[in-house]
Amino acid sequence: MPRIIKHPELRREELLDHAQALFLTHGYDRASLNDVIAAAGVSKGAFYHYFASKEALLEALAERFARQALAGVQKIVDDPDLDPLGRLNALLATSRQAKIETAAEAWALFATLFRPENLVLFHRINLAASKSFSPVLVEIIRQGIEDGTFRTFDPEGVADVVMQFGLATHDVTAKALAGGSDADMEIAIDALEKRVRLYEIALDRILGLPDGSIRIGEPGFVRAVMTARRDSPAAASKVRGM
Amino acid sequence: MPRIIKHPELRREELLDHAQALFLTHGYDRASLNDVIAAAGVSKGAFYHYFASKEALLEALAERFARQALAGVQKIVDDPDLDPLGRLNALLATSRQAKIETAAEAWALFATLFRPENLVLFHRINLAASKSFSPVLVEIIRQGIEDGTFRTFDPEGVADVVMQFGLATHDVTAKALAGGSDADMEIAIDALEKRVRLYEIALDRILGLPDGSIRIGEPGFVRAVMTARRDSPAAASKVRGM
DNA sequence: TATTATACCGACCGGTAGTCTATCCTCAAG
DNA sequence: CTTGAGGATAGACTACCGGTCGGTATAATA
Repeated sequence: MPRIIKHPELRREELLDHAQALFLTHGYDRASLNDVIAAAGVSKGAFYHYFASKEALLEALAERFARQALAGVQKIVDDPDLDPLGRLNALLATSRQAKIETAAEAWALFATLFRPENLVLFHRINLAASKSFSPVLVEIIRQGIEDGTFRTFDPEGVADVVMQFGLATHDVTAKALAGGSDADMEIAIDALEKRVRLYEIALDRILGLPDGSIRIGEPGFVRAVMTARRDSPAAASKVRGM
Repeated sequence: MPRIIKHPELRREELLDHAQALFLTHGYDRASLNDVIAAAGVSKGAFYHYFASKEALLEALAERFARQALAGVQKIVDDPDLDPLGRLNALLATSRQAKIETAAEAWALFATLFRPENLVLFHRINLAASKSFSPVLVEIIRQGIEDGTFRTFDPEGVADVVMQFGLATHDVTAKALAGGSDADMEIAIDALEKRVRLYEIALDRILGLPDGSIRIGEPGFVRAVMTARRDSPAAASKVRGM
């Protein structure tokens, strides 16, 4: 019985990887700790050496997600060529920045997260993400208010609303992706496109901008994301990079 | 060992009551089935005679909540003296309609629901409620679009946004209520009041109304609700009537 | 009164998250 | 090169969980 000892950090990361895969496919509740350690080829003792509990594992997973998501966003925030509106748009339309395939995978991830048995997982990630995401948004909005681009008060409130819309867009997209037939898909695409336009206008008006200023995605991007996903359904297994 | 047989309906209702109390205080996951049946003074066999599973119990609980909430709303919808804007306002400001104490209890309920361990419970209730709530909202908005009050498209989308804002208001209030010291409370009240004003303006603009049309609550209602709650902290235990 | 359906009981089951003690491995101090 | 301290790992074990099941008492029906 050889006892392989890897670099501890790697072990921890490996545990997270396998947990992520299992939680995303079967849900946090239904994937047992035994499943996780079996998949990772690790004993109970080893697991509890790295994590205090199953909950703690989930927490760590959420943190990792949030860290990765924030890293992708930071580039936009640091870009000196962008004005506040440009920054906000870039932030909302990350699917435009990234290659469509990558975006599709992110959507697919969200689709699995939104499955009801992943509620807990989704909520944790959401919480962790918004904790690091929100200050960035607030800062951008504050800048915009200062230089007169945005005409509103309460930057935190607006940031909240922006986040809500962002999540709601994910939500409705994910549900469409999760749902079944091609015919349904067509209807869902139309509805979603319409919904996104509404969110754009809503944000325009909340921020005191002329209609058409906020662009979550160019017309047709919903269809592009959707079909890209259908053509490569591997997605969920390799979302690691997000 | 006397075997007391009550009216079956009552037994079921009693089970729901005790489950509600336990779920709200300890959370769905942490309150075990044994706890519930012990509290209700009922055997396992009896429980499984009334409910197929613990999940089913939760489902039933969510349904009961939704039914009660909708009943309160129906009066507003059926009021022939109200125009679409009036109806929407009445809907958003149910805390104005009801007595403050009752409202405070409702808030307190939400406060407990938003506790992370009640995620599942909250989600179910939310789902059940919005399933019956959403069509009502859509209908009101459609009426408003038709008679020219609201200038927007995609009633379903707007309804969605309204629901989001409604829930977000609950959310932020609940968090404030849940949080601790009196000093914190003062800050929270100010922040919340500001947030509510923002939501009002946001809805005004989304619906193409002049600023000030939507009234979630008159100035100071946040403080009223908050203090009313602090003065009678029984709340969570007798939310039954909601 | 006999029969059937409903309401109820509680021992039991497989599986769960988490604990504990013992053992192994690494690496720094001597 | 030896040693020993502490980090890392193993896996049997525990308490408890949701759910099942065979059986019993009560109510409804005939």
